Order: sequence, then structure tokens, then C-alpha cells
Amino acid sequence: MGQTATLKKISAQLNLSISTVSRALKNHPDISDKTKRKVKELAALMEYEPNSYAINLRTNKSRVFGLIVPDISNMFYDSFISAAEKDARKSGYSLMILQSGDDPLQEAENLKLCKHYRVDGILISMAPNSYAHELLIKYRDNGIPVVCFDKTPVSGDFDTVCIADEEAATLAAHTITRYNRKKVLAIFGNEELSITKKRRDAFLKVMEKEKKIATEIRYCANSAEARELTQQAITKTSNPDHIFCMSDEILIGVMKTLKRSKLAIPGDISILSMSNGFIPGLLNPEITYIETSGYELGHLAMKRMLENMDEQNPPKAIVLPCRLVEGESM
Amino acid sequence: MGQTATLKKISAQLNLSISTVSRALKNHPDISDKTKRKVKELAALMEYEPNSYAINLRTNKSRVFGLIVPDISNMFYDSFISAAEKDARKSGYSLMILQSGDDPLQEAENLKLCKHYRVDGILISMAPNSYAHELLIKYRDNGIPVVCFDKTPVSGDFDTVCIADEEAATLAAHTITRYNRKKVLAIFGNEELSITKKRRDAFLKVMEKEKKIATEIRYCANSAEARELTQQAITKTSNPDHIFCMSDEILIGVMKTLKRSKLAIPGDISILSMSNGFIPGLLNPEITYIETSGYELGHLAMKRMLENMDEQNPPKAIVLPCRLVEGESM
DNA sequence: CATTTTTCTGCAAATGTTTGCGGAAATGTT
DNA sequence: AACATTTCCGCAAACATTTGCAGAAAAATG
Repeated sequence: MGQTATLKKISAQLNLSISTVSRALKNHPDISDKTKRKVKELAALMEYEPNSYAINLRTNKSRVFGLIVPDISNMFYDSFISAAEKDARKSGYSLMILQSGDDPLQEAENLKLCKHYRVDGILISMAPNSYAHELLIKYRDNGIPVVCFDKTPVSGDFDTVCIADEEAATLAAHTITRYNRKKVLAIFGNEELSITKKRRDAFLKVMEKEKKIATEIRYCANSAEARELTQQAITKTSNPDHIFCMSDEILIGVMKTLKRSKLAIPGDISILSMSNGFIPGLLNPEITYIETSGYELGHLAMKRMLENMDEQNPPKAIVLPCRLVEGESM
Repeated sequence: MGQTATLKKISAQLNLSISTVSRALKNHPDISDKTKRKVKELAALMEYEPNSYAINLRTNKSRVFGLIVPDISNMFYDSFISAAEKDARKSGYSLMILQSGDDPLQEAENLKLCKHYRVDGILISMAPNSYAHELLIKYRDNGIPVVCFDKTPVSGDFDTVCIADEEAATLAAHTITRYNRKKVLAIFGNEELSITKKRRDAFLKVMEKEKKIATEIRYCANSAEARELTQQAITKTSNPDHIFCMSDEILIGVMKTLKRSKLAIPGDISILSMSNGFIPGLLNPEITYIETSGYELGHLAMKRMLENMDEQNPPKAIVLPCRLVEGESM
């Protein structure tokens, strides 16, 4: 069958050269209106569509971005991706999405895949213990723009788009101090991650000035550990009257324990979390949180990537400001 | 600069022809070991990587699947995608992800994008009022396998991979009958969707046999409407002693209202939902639900798509069996 | 030494599109 | 009529890879 239409097939039908057909379809001034009309008619009839493989080869571009995240099925990343995809599409780009599963090896493989597919740019949230840095440097030097988001390297080698971690943690701490609490339990995630360190340090910087408040810092790897931790805290003598949660995951664990206890929120114990808002709104009472929006971050990151398509820019650190969303947990 | 390595550049360096270099790298028996060694060394040194644009052009394949969903940031789809991506990668494929936003126009545009990118296959969960059917038929006839999942057309034209909707709704109804309830409020989603119809009909088929139970069916478009609906139900005289929720979205709305009421769960009113389990586990008490796993469905759908890569298969309707997960809400 | 066989390599075409350059035909100017 | 200009179109190369075919050189056989 005549399967798919090509310039060649159209030109053969009309006894024209391939180049004439190409130019006619592109409204090139060299081609007469009569020829243009004939060509366009037949092209429409044959449902001609330029072969993107050929165009990619010729232009050495694909209009596709590689996007690497630890896991798509995550409250934060799924909204990030959702926003990024919409913006990309508006500018004629598409996303190729790859998951690292928080595995540095998988991450490196995904980066190689990006190279293999010759994506026009890479957006990446890095896995813990990532060794992707040098790979990314190489890609950048080969003209593939790299935008790091959320979990970013500390070096100033790449564009970074992040939640205002310090600002958010500072805001959290200041909020807590307003409520006259005595014993604060602050639960953070993996201690090794820079995101944890940044948040913890900014948080502590404020709390240490408050001599009237005893602050205890703890770390946990997942929701179950947060639950465990909370259980220990409320049964032992430490008895905090406030718990700060660095993330949704932690908040979920904390709340599961508190629900089973007889503690009233915020009467006996108050809660403040960092979140995109979905989980806090689900819980009862609704949790007060510092907003960290994946949507917003996705918009910012894609905007930056698209800027990099137009011109080469020196690396820039972009920060998404945060805000306090009042619930009923404080 | 020598930017990226190509066969041509390697061949120039070694005074060989392009074809010899190509064959050497592919261990073709025609090429002497000595030549092979030389070529491979230089290729490694220059970090040669075959140009996928050229390969795509030549083979007329891209090893990329198009995946169209209403919205990525959705408990169900994000896990579907997560599973699908992992399986695709294992078989050397990648995913290009596009969102329709439940807009038939956007959906059609995305399908055209898939055609433009010449993806090797399309996985799609269709928007309400989709008119993609004929487009998909055309793609299928042009040799692009189509796998519909979750929201699928009723025709037998394509592979479909679905939750066992009837089975799940039947299981839900049977579960409810076991608990000696009098007044059941069953809340479903958009009445126009086939998924809604299937679940509702199967549900009703069981309930109508139970003369002792009064069943009321309601529909709602989103979480807020479900909240409203519940509010009306518990304040007016109807006073249900059970609420069935077709989806997480509905469950969330229902629970928000119930939390503010003084009704005890399951004492005064019991709850049964359909869900992937995440939300039910978050709520208090934990909600009993019929499991509808996005992960599992993603695995099934990708498996089917990969089968279609090997050989042409007649359309097949694949159904993911469901199970009851006991919480504390019944 | 002549012929056949084996071993190795290169030519050229094909995939589809774009574009600089040149050239033919038609029209316009003296 | 001779020349210049405009209008319209095609050739061919380029992008990178693969592969059937042919052919040269070397080795083996008679």
C-alpha cells in the first residue's frame, strides 16, 4: 500500500521535484500559487505529515525533554510533572519521563537513555548518593541544558529550581514560637539529604534563640518510622506539646499514631507540617502547613528550561517562595 | 569542535570506509579482528553512540510509546504510569506522556502529537465525550497498536485493560448486604462515563434483589459535590446507615462531611469505597474498600502492549480481578 | 604458474526532509 | 532584436546509519 505519504510520493503524483513540493507546503515565495494549491490539496488528501525522524536527523533536535524523578507516583512529583507537561506542550515540546527509584545506578542509566534519545534538555531531581554530577556536566558542555529541581546538587554548575527550604523552615519555626509551646518534637527525613540539612539548620537557627522552648530533632526514613517515633514520644516522659513534620510522609505517620491516642489536636498537641496541601486537607482536623507546591515548581522549572532553549544562560538558582496555610491544628 | 562522534568521523580517522566501521562495531564476520579492535578502541575513546534519529529514520521505529491520561497528578494514574514506565524500560522502551485534562479536543491533539512523533504504540485512558475512536481506528490500521485502559470505549475494536468493574461493584454490593443495613446511599461519578454505568448497573443488580434494603443512587462530579450530597443526606430525613463511594474522590468528600457530623463510623453509618488503598489507609477509621490497583493495571496494560510489539493480535479485553480489603468502617 | 577459494573492505542506495545554488522560461526594458 | 529581470522549479548535498553487492587482495589448491 501507499502506507504513509512522503514528499517523494506526492512529487511523483504531480510530476514535480521533491524540493518543489517541500517548498510549496512551506509557502516558499519561489513557488507559484497554482503549484502551491495543487500540492497542498494532494498533501491534505494523502494526509501527508512530515516525518519527524527525518526532521530530527536533519535538525539534530527532537523537541523532547527528558525528565528524571525518583518515582512518579508521589504527591509532589506527579503535580510537578503535570504542570511541567502542560507548559512544555504549550511550547511544542513533549516529555520523556524516567524513574530512578532513588537508585543512583538506575539514575545513571536513565541519563544514558536521555543521551541515546538525544533529548533537547534534561530536568532531574536527583537520587540520594547520586553520582550523576559529572555526567550532567558533560551533557551540559555538549549543549544539553540541565535543570535540577527539588533534590539538587549543591554546586553552582546547573540551573536549580527549589522550594525555599531555609525560608520555609524559618517560617515554620517562627510560626511555632508564636503559639507558646514548651516542648517541640521536630521530625525530619533522611539526614543525609541536603534538603533535610537545609530545613533542619534553618529550623534550629530560629528555635535555638527561643530559650523557653525545648526542641528535639529526630529523623526517619518513612511513614512507618514516623509513626513509631511518635508513639515513643507520647508514651515516654518526653511528652511534646507540638510536632513539626518535614513532609507529608512524616505527617501521615504522625497522625496515624495520634489518632489512636487520646490526645486532642491542637488542645493537647499541635501540629505543623510542610506539604503541598492535599494530605493536610484530608486529615481531621485540617493541618496547618507551609506550602510547598509541586505545580508551582513544575511551572518554574519548565519556564527556565524553555528560556534555555532560546539562549545560553549562566546557571541560576531559582527559589519558590513559600507561605503559611492556616488549618486547625495549631 | 568534533562535537559528537559519528561513523563518518571514526572512519576518517582510521582511513576506513563508513560501512567497515559500522560492521566492525557490530561484530560482523566480514571484518578482521585487527580492524575490529582498532575501530572499537577509537569508538570508545570518542564516546561514539549511534544516532537514534538516524536509526529511527532507517527502521521507522522509535521505541517510544505514547501514553495519554486525563491528568498525571491523580492517585490512580500516577501509579499506573509508574508501573508502566518500569516495565517499558525493562524492554527497552520509553514513555512519552501527554495529558488530556479530560478535554476531548486536547485528547485529539495529543493523539496527533503521537502520530507526529511516530510512537510505536499508544496507551490511552479516554476523556469523557471523547471522539478519539475513529482516530484510534486509523492508527491501529496504520500498524500502531492501541491499548485502551481504565476509561475505554465499549466497542471491541481495541485491546482494553480494565478494572473488573462489574465484579468489583458486585463484590461491593454483596459485602454491604452482609452487614444488615437498611438505607444505603450509593454515590457514583459522572453518569455519562461507561465506567460509572458499569459499576452502577452491577451494583444495582445485586441490591434490587434485597428487598429489605432501600438503595438510593446519586451522582457527583467531584469531591466538593460529594461533600454537599452527604451533608444533604444526613440532615434531611433520608438518613442513610451506609454510604458506598465509587472512587477516592467521592470518599474524600463524604468523609469531610462525616467528620464534622457527630455520626460514629461504623456505629451510626458504615462506609465502603473503591480505591487503590492509599486514601482509605489515611482516614480514621481506616476505610474498608474494594481494591482497584493502578500499579497492577499498569503492569497488565504494558504487558499487553509489549505482546503487540512482537506480533499482531486480535483485540482482547483484559480484566484485573479485584478483592476486598477490610478496614474498620463496616 | 594459473585458477579457485577465502578474507576483507568499499561503493552506493535507501530511509525523508531541507536548502543553497543554478538554470530555464517568461516577462519587461531599451 | 538584444539584453536584463523576474518567476518558477530541480539538482544535489547534507544529516547518520545499514546492507546487498561487487571487487580487490591474499591465501590455498591444482
